[in-house]
Amino acid sequence: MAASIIDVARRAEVSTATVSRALRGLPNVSEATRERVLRAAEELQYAVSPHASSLASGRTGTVGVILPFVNRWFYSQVVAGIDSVLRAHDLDLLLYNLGDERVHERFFSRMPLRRRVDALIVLNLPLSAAECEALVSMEVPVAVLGTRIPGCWHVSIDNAEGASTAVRHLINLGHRRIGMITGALGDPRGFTTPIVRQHAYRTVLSEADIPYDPDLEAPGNFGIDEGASAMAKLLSLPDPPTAVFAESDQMAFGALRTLNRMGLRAPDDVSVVGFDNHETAELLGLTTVAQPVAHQGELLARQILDALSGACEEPTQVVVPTRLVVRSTTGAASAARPRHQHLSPRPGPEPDQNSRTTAR
Amino acid sequence: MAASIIDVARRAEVSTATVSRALRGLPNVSEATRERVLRAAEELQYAVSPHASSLASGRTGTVGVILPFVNRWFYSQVVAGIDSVLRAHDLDLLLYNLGDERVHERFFSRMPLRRRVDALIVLNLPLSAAECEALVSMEVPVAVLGTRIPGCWHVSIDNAEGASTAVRHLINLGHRRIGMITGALGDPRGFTTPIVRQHAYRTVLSEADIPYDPDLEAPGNFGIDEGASAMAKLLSLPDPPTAVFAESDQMAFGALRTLNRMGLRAPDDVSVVGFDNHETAELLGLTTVAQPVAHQGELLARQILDALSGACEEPTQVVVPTRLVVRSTTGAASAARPRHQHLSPRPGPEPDQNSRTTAR
DNA sequence: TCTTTTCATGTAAACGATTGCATTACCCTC
DNA sequence: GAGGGTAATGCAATCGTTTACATGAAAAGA
Repeated sequence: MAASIIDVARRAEVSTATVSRALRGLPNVSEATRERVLRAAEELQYAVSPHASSLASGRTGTVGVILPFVNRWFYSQVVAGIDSVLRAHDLDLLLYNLGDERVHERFFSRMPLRRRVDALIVLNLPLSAAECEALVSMEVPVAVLGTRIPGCWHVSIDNAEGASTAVRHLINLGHRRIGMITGALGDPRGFTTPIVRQHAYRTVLSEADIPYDPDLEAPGNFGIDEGASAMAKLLSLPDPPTAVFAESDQMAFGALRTLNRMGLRAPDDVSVVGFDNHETAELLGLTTVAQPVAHQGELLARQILDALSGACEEPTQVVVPTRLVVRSTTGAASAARPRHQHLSPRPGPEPDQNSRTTAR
Repeated sequence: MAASIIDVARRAEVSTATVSRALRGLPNVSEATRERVLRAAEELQYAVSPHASSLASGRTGTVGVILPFVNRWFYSQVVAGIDSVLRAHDLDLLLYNLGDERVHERFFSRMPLRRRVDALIVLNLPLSAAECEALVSMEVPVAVLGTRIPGCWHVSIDNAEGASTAVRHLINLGHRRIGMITGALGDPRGFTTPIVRQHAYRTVLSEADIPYDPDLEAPGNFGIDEGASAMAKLLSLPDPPTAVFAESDQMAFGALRTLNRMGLRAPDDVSVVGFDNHETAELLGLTTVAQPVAHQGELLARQILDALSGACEEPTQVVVPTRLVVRSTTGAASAARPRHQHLSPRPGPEPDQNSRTTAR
């Protein structure tokens, strides 16, 4: 069996209390004793039992991360950012994927993280008011990405700004018929990002005196395939858009796929702008609104550290900037030709470098 | 303060032992008592303290996952697969990213997961013999992906078979000058996947009487950018390859990017085949060797469940099949024209349809 | 009717740390 | 030299469960 603190105490000829103090580097231990303890621990290959330690101290050394997906690019980047900071401070990372509806419900009915984590990080989860309250009632610091929960720490980008920039970019290129592929679900339950972006889209259009047309908003649910369908829907309109703003790169990828499959091209036939600056956006030449993804994870973790160390009393809110990255899927509206001309292959040199690898 | 088992016991007018049994659904509790306990627990919003529970029982209800990256597509997919199975059995997932060299060393010198997890899952980590032994000495079941550790459970694909298929595909298309972008590091420390694939590549070539040329092997370290550089290196050879096998899709993406930047095309100038079937492989039309990624995660988790439940005594080894997915980045060698002709744009329709999926 | 089982429950000893408080020894200072 | 402060250490309670064992009552068997 593994050695316990008692074994170490015996071997170093001190009490367990002293061992505990020596090992954790607390003051009021003489140098000689500390060394004796360290040596004994080393010789016995002693490792503290985290459970006993947590039980006695009330601290768990663990931070819970709850999120809707672990396998999507965005989330894995954020988790990587969180991990790098937490690990540097010897905090463990307990991952909780609430993507499945049943898992989500169970989570909030049983609160399995209660007393199990020192802090909580919530990534982009649609939560009801009751659920938010449940989180807060855990009495640990909570840092939230993308949503707003009263009393919690916050990191986010300026979604309105980012979306506006994207749409303005299209308008500046001369587009007037601009579609949006939204990520909204039926029941957003407080996950306001899609709402904010959609609102910005509408606002910018109206500021440019472009009439609002609900048909130009197609829901895509943040997935590639859904983005593809949304684009198909937009293209089937009697008067299809000449430019499309997809509020995630993944959906934009789907949109590009649809274009390719229909023998159309970006930006010749339709301009496409995404959101995120996904790692393959560059590959595809996608114009997009870049946000620093892993960095946001780091910031969340830092907030947690501040809260845990007491360095900072009141929860703070950090807003990180976005920036437009113009690549080759957006172009001047004048370049767009009437759609029917494009259904046959076109000869002639092509305008553009990147982005053409795309298989059709 | 949160209610403890004592509070519940008092309220239900039974002993804490009975509460414990009732709550965990153990036998030898009368129906009436169980209900009384359940009600009391409910009324007090009682939740067991996982630490106290682990300390007393020795079980932690947690599975550790150690891996070299959390933010790469492959790993996040595998983690998602693991998570889905573990979660269904109420096991928690403790994530340990050992990508950083210092973190890796610390991990093996302090063994922070000792007594902290009931089982361990190891993803594609390069480990020294001593490190493998350290894992085994934790005395918990260990399931390994992509490496071999004596005494552990294993899930893997048939790398030799997969790589051979890819290279044979190119040979069948008439290619004789075939490069490989390898993922090998200087010190693989037991992470044999790249070695096996490289060996298969060489073997297939020699079986086809194609002379071996070390210049045609360029290291890419599994990243997009490194894949791009590797391709650049291959193209700069006096006698560049007409086809390239990249042992990951990410590196293949990089390779395609280099081609584009140089004004070249797949498959007209160079055929490219990848490995993984990354989600954007379809988007880019990349021919690739598909492996079921999330599924391997599920299998690992299942093995752990088997080991934990005692359902299966001896560690098993599961090999999952790969399959070649032919898309539009590979084509007949005859189609490849001498390189210098391609630096000017070419007209004409393109040859290919959509992702024909071919079972090998 | 008198054992013998079986079932439901209680008692109390782990599990392995942390930590408030008490104790000791030593050094200052007036 | 007595009182007082300080640094190092030990004692023992505590954290919240689980579980081996003991107990008693009811059911079953002889």
